[in-house]
Parts: sequence; structure tokens; C-alpha cells
Amino acid sequence: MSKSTKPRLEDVAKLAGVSLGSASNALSSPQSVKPATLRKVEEAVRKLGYVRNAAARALASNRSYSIGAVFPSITNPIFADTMQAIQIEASKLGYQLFIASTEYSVASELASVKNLLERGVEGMLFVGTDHEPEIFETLKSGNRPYILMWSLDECDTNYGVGFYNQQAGQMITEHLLGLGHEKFAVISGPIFKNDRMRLRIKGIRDTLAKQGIDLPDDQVIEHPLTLEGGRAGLINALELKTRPTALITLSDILAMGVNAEAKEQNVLIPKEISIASIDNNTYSSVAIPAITTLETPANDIGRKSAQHIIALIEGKKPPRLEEVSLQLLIRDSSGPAPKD
Amino acid sequence: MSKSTKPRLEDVAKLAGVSLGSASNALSSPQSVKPATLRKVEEAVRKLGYVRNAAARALASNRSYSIGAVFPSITNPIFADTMQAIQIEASKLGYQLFIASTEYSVASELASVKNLLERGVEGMLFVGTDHEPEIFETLKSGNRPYILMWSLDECDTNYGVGFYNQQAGQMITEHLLGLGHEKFAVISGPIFKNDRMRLRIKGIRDTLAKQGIDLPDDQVIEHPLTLEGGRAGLINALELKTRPTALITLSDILAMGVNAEAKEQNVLIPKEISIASIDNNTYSSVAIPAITTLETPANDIGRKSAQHIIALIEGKKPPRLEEVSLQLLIRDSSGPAPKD
DNA sequence: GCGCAAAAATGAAGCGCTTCAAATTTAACA
DNA sequence: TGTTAAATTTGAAGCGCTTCATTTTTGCGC
Repeated sequence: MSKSTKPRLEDVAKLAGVSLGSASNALSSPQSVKPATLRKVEEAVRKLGYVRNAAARALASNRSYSIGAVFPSITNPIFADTMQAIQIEASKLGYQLFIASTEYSVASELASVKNLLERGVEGMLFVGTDHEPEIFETLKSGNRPYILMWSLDECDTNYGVGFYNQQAGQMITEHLLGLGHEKFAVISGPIFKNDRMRLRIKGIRDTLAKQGIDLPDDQVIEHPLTLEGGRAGLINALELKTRPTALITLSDILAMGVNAEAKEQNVLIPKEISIASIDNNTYSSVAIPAITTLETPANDIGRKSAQHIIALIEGKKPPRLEEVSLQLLIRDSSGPAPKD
Repeated sequence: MSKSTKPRLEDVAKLAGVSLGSASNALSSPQSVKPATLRKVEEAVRKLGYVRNAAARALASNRSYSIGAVFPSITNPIFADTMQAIQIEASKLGYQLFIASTEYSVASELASVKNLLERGVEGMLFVGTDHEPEIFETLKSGNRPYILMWSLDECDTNYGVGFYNQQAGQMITEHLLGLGHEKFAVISGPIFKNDRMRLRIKGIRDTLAKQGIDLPDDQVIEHPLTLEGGRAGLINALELKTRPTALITLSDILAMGVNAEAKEQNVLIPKEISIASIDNNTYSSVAIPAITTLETPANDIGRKSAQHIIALIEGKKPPRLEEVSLQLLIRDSSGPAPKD
């Protein structure tokens, strides 16, 4: 009894003794067939080991029940949390998530989008606002909704779920200002085409300016978003003309690198230099010293984004901008400015 | 000039002045059409903003050029690395990766597999060997190849890419034995349906047994794979009848939790108790103390798995078992057994 | 039991592509 | 230039499903 070829819905229908149309209805809208029919179809499905063919379904119905999300990186834990939240929520609502990652390469993003579009995703999620205009044009002309996650600052007329990165910069700066710091430096991830970094820096700079503190460009140190980036950043910071007493890292992984390098260089945190960060990834609470950071609710962003994009797909009207709340977690890496 | 409806390949063909078949060939096997034809088609594609319909392609060709991977968790950095490596490699070879995550729930795995199968994946990747037999049966009857990642120990006749977890257990134990330790405890993640945990424990137990050291069940402490799990594990370990001087955590995240709790309880690592782990995730090198761990090459596993599954899909014969190499990274969390 | 509206089932059309046998064009060589 | 084989192109069939206009069955009130 060899299953030479995969059973089709027609085989199911035949075995169940119903028409193809009824078999289809039984699977797609069970409430529209008689219980007896449903039962017969379900049994035939089981007997045959029938598996629906999503490609045929998508082709015939012009629906794929899938959404796409493009991330800068899969391995950054903060995005992993968001991905997970999106997946769980989408799955609850009957949608499948397709993930693309550009590994912070701008060039490949358009290619990823096209690929997802070919795949028939009905809506898309992006991180941040800095993307090739062609991407948005493609989406719009294809009539596909999309949502920008994380950054509300420059969402323009797009849908967004996230927070204001400038405000994030402001909050973390005010914390350090409140501790009496006056000499600042910032370690950022790559800034090109990254609105989160750009706007956080702007928030920091503006907040400092209000106190009459200048943050010249050379005090904003740019490195890759890795532990090594953080280490290199601290080394650079220590070589600055005026050595900072407060160091803001724009992502926790940089802060962890700073921690590690500080230990090697025998720099005391927070005695000599305070570190404050933005993200709150899983590991920053157990870093030594534990990192003071602004929690950006990656989970909430993912969950809400999934809800909103699916609402848009289904013709509903979610709020255009959804703001999630930031929370300052004061831990051990920040302290009063040293008095010299 | 409204694009009322999405352009089809037929529209492209018409605009390019070639037949539907030629247009298809131009896109799928460019070398099989004349350069002039190719050029005309490409231009028409550009003019129309044509996007291929993967569903139609898949339906007509019975190929989806996609693979599926089922992970226990998206957020564990060790799996994130593997996912990333698979994606990069698959993409290079012209395949798309679909990721499913069961969040360590056995029940949902079969559902995930069915979903991926509906979606037309041509091959699948799993973590470990402990899966519902029904999953493998479904795959086999559907004639879909699959590969088991991470665990070679009990691959039976399946294809596998990974290492021997028993050997991993042995290696980490021998390191501690070499430091003179005699009192051991293990903190494991959930063991049910998790061959990695089970086999690592067996490796540890057997190695200890050879030295005449017994590892009774109550010295194997089971907690979720979280920082909190690690913390709770240390607390349990300290309450054991014979307090261990050597603690093996079966995943780095547990070791980080132990680190954190040890600090709070004023337990000195490695002076009073040595910690050795298995994984080497991104963050364990900067933990304080830095965690001695057995590096399991998550990237290699991902890359090789992608290569092998695609080889299988394309009818080639990759090696049935591919072993990746383990490396002991001795850092600060392990040291000589205290002499009392 | 009858008639009628509502519910359920039917079956054929068609979604947009690939494929392949057949037809046509090109290239090679005498 | 003529012939033939090789290289291209063509166009129709069909992948497995959903959909929807029709037909058939069911349920209800009298």
C-alpha cells in the first residue's frame, strides 16, 4: 500500500464521499458544513495523512496568512525577544511569521523585502524608520500595509509601534545629570541608516545643551554592536581630551563590553566612570557591575506590532502610533560624579 | 495610470514581446534564453514592477526552495547563532528558511511541523533527537529529508550534524576532575524530551563513576533555562547533604544565574566552588567571573546543517553524521578544589 | 404531509506559474 | 547557398486549491 503520491483534497473528498467544495469548506470554515460532513472529511484527512498545500491555497484565495518582519540582526537578544513576541502573537491570530535579517546591511534589505513579497506576505514589520524609500514605494504600490517598530520619532504618516528615541536619550541623560555628571561621552552602534542611534544621540545632546554642556562629535564614539565594540569604545573614551565621568552606551551589549574592558584596565565603575545604557537585555541585570539601563519593552513592541499589522491586513484601523513605556532601571553601573 | 492589479508574468511577456514560456525561462534559467530576450524581459519586469508569485511557482513546479527549522527557543543565544548561520548559508544556496519555535513545548512541535509542511518546506532541521515518532513518520511518508542538529549520540539511522553530548559531559567533568574536585553537582535545564541534557548528564555520571565518584539523582538539579533557574540551582546545590565543590551547569545561561546568586550569597567562585558549563554563549566571556565552558560551535552546526539538508533535497549524499569539534575554554569560574 | 425559505452541497472556472512536446530560428559546414 | 543539427521559442496543459452561481437537501409552520 504505497503512498506513491501525496493525497490531494480531491482524494479526501472522494474518500469522504463529498464534493471537493464541501471538503474545502470543511477545512476552511467548519461551521458552514453539517457536523456529519465535517466528521467524514476529518476522518478521511486522518486516514490519508492529508496535508494542505499552502501554495495552492494562497494561489486560489489570494491570501497567504503570513506576515514578514525584517530585522537588522537575529542574534541581538533585544530583537530576539521582539521576534518571539511577534511569532507567538501572530500564531495566535492564525498567521505565520517570516523573518528576514539584513545583518545591518542596507543593501540587502530591499532584496529581503522583495523576497518576502514574492512569498506573499500580507503585511510587513520593520525596525526603525531609516529605510530605502523604494521599499516603502514597493509596499505601497503593492498595497501591502507595514509598521515601523521601535522608533516613533520620525514615523511621518506611517504606522508605528515603539517609543521616542529622543526621549530615551533624554531620560538616560537626565539620570546621569541628576548624579552630578558634567563630562559625557557616548558609545554608539553604527549610526548610518540607523535612526535609533541617531535620535538617541540627538536626545542626549539636546538634554545636555539645556544644561550648557556641549557634546562635540568626537565624544560620540561609533563601534559595531558587539562586546568588542564596547571594549574599543571605552578605550577611545579614556583617550578623550577631557575624560568623561559619564558614559552612555546606546545598547546594552556595548555596556557589557565596556564593563569587561574596564575591569582589564582597572577602571572603577561607577566610582571613576558611570555607565548608563539603553535596552535592558536579558543579561545586563547579572553583569558586574549590573548595568543601569533604560528598559525598552521589546516584548510589548513585538506583541502590539503583530496585533496592529494583522488588524491592518484585515481592514481594521489600529491606532497609527502606539507608544510603549520606557522604564529606567537604576543598577550598579551608575553613581555620583567623582569629586576631584 | 493606476496599477489596479498586480502584473503577472503574462503581462511581462506581452510587454517584452515574447511568449509566456520564454519569460518564465528568462527568469528561472537565464542561460537558456538569448541575451536579447533576457534583456527585453528584464526591462519589462522593471517597467512593470513585477514581483514573482512564489505560490504559483511552487504549485506549478512542485518546488518551494525553502527549508524549515524547529527550535526549542528563539531567544536562547546559542540557538540564535545557529539560526543565523542556517539563514545565511541557505540564502547563499538559494533557499529561504522558515523558523518555528516550540518554546520547549513538546505538544506544539508536531503542529509546527505540519504547518511547515503545508508551507511546502522541502527539508527540515531539528534540534536534538528527542521528538515524537509521529514527526519522523510524517516526514518520511511525505518523503521529506530532515537533519537532527546538536546531538549525534542517538541519531540512529538519521542524518545528524553536531557532537556527542556524552563526550561533552565527559570533557567538562574531566576538566574539574583534573583540578582535584570530588564533590559534584549538576544544574540542568528541563530533562524531559531533551536528549542534550540527558546525555550530558550521562557523560558526567559515567566519567565520575570511573573515578569511583557517585552522582546520585538528587545532585542533579533541574530548573528552567533562565538566569532565575541558575540562581535557584545554586541555592539548591548549597543545601545538598554534601556541599559540592564543583558545579556543572548544562547551559551557560544557568552558569550566569549561578554567578549572580553566588555574589549575593557571598559564595566565592572558584575559591569555594568551581563552575564549569557547556555552550559558550556570547556573554559568558564577560561574565564575572568569566565562565569556564565547553564551546559548542553553534555557527558551524548551522552552516553545515544548511549545506547538508540542501544537498539531500537536491539528491546528493552528504555524510550521514557530521561531527563538529568541541573546545574547552578555561576561564575564571573553575579552579583547584579547596583543601579543607 | 405540503410548501417554502434557509442551509448545505455541488462542480466548474480559474488563481499565476512551470513544463514539455512541437514549431521555429539560428549556426555550422559543405 | 543548401542542408542539417542545435539552440530557442512557443503555447497549451495542469499544479491543488478556493469560490460562487446553481442545485439539492433540510427544517419549519400550518
